[in-house]
Amino acid sequence: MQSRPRIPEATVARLAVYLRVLTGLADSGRGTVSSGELASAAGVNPAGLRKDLSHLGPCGTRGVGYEVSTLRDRIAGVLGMETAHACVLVGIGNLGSALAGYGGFGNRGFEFVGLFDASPARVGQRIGDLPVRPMEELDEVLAETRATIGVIATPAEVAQRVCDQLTAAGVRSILNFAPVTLSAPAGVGVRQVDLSVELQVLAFLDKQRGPAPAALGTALGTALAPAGGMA
Amino acid sequence: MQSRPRIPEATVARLAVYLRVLTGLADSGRGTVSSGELASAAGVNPAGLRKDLSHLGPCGTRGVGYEVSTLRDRIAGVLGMETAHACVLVGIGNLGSALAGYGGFGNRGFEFVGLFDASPARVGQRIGDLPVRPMEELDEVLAETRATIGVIATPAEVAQRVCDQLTAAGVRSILNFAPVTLSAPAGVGVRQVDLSVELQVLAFLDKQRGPAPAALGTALGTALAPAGGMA
DNA sequence: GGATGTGAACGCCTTCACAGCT
DNA sequence: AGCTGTGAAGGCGTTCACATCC
Repeated sequence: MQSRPRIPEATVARLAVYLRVLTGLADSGRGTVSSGELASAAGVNPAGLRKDLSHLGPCGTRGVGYEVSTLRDRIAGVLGMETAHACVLVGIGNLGSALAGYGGFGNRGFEFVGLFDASPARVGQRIGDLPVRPMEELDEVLAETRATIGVIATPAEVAQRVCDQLTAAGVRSILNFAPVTLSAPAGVGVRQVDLSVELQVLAFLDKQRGPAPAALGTALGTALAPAGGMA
Repeated sequence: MQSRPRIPEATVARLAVYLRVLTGLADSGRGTVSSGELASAAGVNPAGLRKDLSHLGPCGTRGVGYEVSTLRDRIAGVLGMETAHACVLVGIGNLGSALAGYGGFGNRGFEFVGLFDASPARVGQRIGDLPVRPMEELDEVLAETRATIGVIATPAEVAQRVCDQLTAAGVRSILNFAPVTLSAPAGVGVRQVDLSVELQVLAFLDKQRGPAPAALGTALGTALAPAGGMA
């Protein structure tokens, strides 16, 4: 059972969350956890958590719970974290800089091995210990480092072109922050994070939840930026 | 039944994507689109798209397609975009700065009315036309502006405290970028964007897809999911 | 006694196929 | 003829309840 009967994608996403919680628990010196406690910390249903973990084969002790460090290692192994993943990041604007400087990746086995930008003004800057390189060097770096993951943080207009370039050079997984739907060859995984979509879903759910407590919207009145215009 | 029998959350997220595509189409002067074309641009199944739109009541013309600007307005209305949403942003580090400067929000009816950070070094800086304010002014600004959405881009350690403060001041929707699971009172919507989780899901799917080829040549002979692909 | 692991029921969402309008 | 709108079928994931084991 624990070979590869395929783990549901929704479960994989939650496993990553459990891993984060377990890491924190382990750092606190905690020895064991129950499904109830772990589920509460991860914000999910206890039965669902056990179901998720069942995809990894038995990994708890009945009547006791889960051993924190063992479970952590087990999940880390399933998620493929024992080997580091080399990533390249294209588009070093505000968001790209944030991603490049975000410490949360390194802790989880992801390492940026190349930062790229089309703007000469940004090329040559250093972020952390990496220089920003021109787009012309992308193929070369990909060939050298065998990076398998590409992160796109460019303006929407060039995202598809960057995607094409990445996939042509052998990148098999892409995380896209540009607000466009990318088309990639079969066999290439694409994941989209669209910040505006998140906000719109949030706003809709709020609207649906209740007819709003009091009259608002009047407070805004004047200031509504016409169209920001960051490319 | 176009009243409000509740629209599935998955549909809402896709509506936001359709809206983005339609806006682009309208700017190109396009008059009408078929479900097939729109679905292709949004990366979804045509039948699914029509099903999504059916939640809004009839909004196309049989034999012809959808009128671009009409459909855009219809979706915008359902998503609650006719009234602007005031947001506050807490945590003006790299990511927070990126969010504050991101033009994609203003275009979609979201406006930041306050930026906050606990670090004195950041307070007083300006991003766009807003100053970074100290945390002490959060309650005051929330009371004045009646902002309903809070965005958290702080370190994980303080995210829950910020969440408590936001909800106590009446914020009903929270978008959280900190890698922690927030607990909020019932009636408050929380959406989580965890960049590390996204990367881990991506890496897992890649690992599951194939044992990784040696170089960039794709293994033609080996198992590729048959997946009858007529669309 | 207590908590895990899991089969089964339930509900949601996607997909298909076709009826219906233009 | 073309494309939308939708009932029905199918697949997937979540939830529940309980058998199982420490």
